Amino acid sequence: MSGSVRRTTMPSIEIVAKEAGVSTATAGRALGGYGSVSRKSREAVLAAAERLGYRPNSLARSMITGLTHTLGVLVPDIENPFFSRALRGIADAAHERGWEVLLVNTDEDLALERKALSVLTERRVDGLVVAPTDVADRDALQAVVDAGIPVVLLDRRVPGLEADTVGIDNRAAAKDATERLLKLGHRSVALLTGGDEKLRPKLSRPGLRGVERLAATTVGARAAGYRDALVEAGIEPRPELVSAEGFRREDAAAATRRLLALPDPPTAILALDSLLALGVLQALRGLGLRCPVDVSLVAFDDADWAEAISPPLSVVAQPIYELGAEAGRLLLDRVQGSDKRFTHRRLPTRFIERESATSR
DNA sequence: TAGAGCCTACATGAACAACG
DNA sequence: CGTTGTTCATGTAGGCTCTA
Repeated sequence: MSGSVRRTTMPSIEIVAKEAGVSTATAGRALGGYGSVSRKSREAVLAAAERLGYRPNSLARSMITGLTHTLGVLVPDIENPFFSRALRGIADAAHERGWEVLLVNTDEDLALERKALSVLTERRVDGLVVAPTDVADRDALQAVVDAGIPVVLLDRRVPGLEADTVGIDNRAAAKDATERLLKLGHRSVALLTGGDEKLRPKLSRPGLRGVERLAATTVGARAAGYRDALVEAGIEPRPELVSAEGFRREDAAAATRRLLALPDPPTAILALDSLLALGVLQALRGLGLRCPVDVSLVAFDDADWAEAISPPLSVVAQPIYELGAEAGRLLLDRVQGSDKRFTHRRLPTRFIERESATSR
């Protein structure tokens, strides 16, 4: 005896075949719907499977097909409404085509992201949707791609990586939002970015090269669009009006207080996500200032509450669900053998004018 | 007796051969 | 030609055998 023990009492194809009086191959064909099987055999197999409560063993199936029918999804923070909505799109696209989704949070932590990549690779996911933590860190993602696992980048781009990407035209969207504030008569517009302290000096550097380099990241691209609008309007960008003090709401509140304490404070603020916008509103209330009478505010992302607050928030709305769904579909195309050229899919944004920005 | 290396179970799908 | 059966490969863990 081998000493090996059956791990479950679940009937295998072999048992079903025996019960139906056919070979395992015929049972496999009947259950799997491939090859040719006589009606009589198929009915006998299906009846036997029904009687025995047969369920296919996906572990064994993966062993031979090399597919786990699982997609890995790596996002910085599932509590961020952007990513939870996008995940919904990814999962729906996956389910539609018979795939499951395995989710890992990276907490914007490069070490966690690398760990997650190796875990998901060991789990033999068929493909990965990734919102990478650091777009400059290509190695770990490239290793996954080199191992033959297709990757689709969501929201962020990693220069040089062989992967499809899905996102919006961040630069154009930020430029449009800034232009709207300028058109309302604002000359002193602040940009609340959340991240990357390196932004400020780059924005103030003359010439385009600094900005072009910036545009690789989401935040950088939006900052570049903000700058484009100012420059086209003949306004000199003021580095002290660009905040890069962190992504949390308290960070945004602190940044707002700093901005409004400047000798020549901004009359309008562009916040790069909805959480930052909350921080702005919190700070304004603390300072006894009103929006939009004292300070106009426009934010990226049409959060659930954006329309419900007073004043309702004017926003740059991203098609977040559709971004996720498109990422999922692109990835499954790759998993199922598409070798088309890598695409950078840009979905359109929509400016929703409400009441948080007025003329001055 | 330790360690290396070979063998087998596991469930399924596919290549191939054979049958009527 | 449609249908069926045989055999093998798949990746890994754990057990067995052989060797030093």
